[in-house]
Amino acid sequence: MPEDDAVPIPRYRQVAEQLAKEIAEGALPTEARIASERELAERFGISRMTARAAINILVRRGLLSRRSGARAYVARPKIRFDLSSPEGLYRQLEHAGIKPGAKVITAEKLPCEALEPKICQALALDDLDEVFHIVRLRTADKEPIAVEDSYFPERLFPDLLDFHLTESIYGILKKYFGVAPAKSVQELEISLLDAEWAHIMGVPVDLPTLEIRRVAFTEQGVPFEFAHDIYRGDRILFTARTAGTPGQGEDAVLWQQALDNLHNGLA
Amino acid sequence: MPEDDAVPIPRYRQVAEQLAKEIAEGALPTEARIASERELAERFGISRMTARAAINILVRRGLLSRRSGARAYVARPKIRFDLSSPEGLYRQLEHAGIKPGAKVITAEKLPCEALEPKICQALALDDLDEVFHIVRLRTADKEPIAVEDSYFPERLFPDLLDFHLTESIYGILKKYFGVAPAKSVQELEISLLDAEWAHIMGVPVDLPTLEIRRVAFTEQGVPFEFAHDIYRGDRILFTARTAGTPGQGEDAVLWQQALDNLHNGLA
DNA sequence: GAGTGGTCTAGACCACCTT
DNA sequence: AGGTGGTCTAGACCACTCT
Repeated sequence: MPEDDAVPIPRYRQVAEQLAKEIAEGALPTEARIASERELAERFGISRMTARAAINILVRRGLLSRRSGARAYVARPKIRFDLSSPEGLYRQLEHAGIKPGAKVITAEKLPCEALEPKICQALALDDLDEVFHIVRLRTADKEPIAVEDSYFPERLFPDLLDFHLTESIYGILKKYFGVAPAKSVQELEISLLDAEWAHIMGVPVDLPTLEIRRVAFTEQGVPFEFAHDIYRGDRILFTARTAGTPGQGEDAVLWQQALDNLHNGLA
Repeated sequence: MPEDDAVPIPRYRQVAEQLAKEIAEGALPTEARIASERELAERFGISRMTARAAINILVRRGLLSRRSGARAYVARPKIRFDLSSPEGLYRQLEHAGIKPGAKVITAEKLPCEALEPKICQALALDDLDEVFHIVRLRTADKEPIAVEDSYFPERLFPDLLDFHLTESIYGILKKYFGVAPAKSVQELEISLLDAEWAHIMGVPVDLPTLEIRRVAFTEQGVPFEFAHDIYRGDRILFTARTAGTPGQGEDAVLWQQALDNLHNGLA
């Protein structure tokens, strides 16, 4: 008797695979609008709910993007972001020929008392110290890709809020205060984009994201940033190295070669 | 006129929030079975499809776990895994008092010709070289948490397949071949668990995962591993440091303190 | 065998985007 | 104004788990 382990593949998954195939083959080029849910339902002889389930898979997987009320379209390739580089997102996007943008959602000065105790502990501050709280929506070629919720000690960076916060904050810290990140400790969590942020970003709720909580230190070991970043997992491909000086020295070539070999190195 | 930005919250999301609240308050303790979809539908006066949507959110978020045919139950807290530690998953679980396990899915020796060219390029091998291909399902306290698809040059590790591959492979490389990871280059991608792996792991398809593709190098800069790992995002909380020697030297205390401050440091 | 989750239908109403 | 996605219903059948 032949082993019948063949699990029947559900229709919504078959349809998703078919659409993924059409995208891979170029029948549906980047940024092309796909058929509406009702059209897909008719084309494949399924109900709209089933067609919708197929699209949802591809949206969460990053192959399609959509906004409420408008048809889904084929997503652009994922953006690369090196987590271990001292260069921030802004400079990395610039170097990749992508136009970085930032919208300041919040920019305020707060006493430590008003904050979660852990934040000030992480920054080695007293209750009487003050911190700058900056929340920014980050974009790449106008597309929202991340939100950053950051805290900086006022003592280290007086008048920080007077600078142009739509550009690289790390650039400001380096240029005007002589501070650059030397070490950092971070927590990475796969989570779902919550309703509030989804609304602000104008993207579907529950999109898979990479959430990073970080404390960054200067060369002297002084903590200068507490950050809570949320990156869209459907739009970004992250890279990282452990040990070895980043992007300089003889390792630079090795690093780039190794990355090239990683990409799509496995099915 | 008052600004009416109040977006009506959908029922399935309200129900998810209610269940999340009951979990947070301890009304539903860890590993407790929750009500069935049909019971929830009746209790909240909604259809089963809507109740199901609520549960799906919590499953993808990692608050609930479930297997087909059985009721969902409250998930245990996420496991911590330090990506930048030279210690592998096995040792880290051990140190955390969690019982590590591994099931060997594949263990074979292949010529480079039979592989994706990028893999052998990454390992600096010729077409005639041979590599060990090892696929393992990793578990923590019997629960499947990851799959690892790894390639090791036969030349560096003769007879590697004769060892107990259900324990730490990095431990074997260190102990019997004197090889330890000094540097690595990796690509991190948020993706969805595909149907085949979901079936092997016995978990729902499309669970959000962290997919890591990595090349690891010895102290001398020799690539000795090409890996493609998939970690369940709903069960693991990742940590990482940039720069600084991991877990030893004066940084060790700083590292641990910083981590403590990160956890739940922000809502 | 009863219960449960996984899939699927053929409708419906609403908010929003596009025109 | 018409099209589109977002939500929701009240059923249904199947494969699987549980006991």
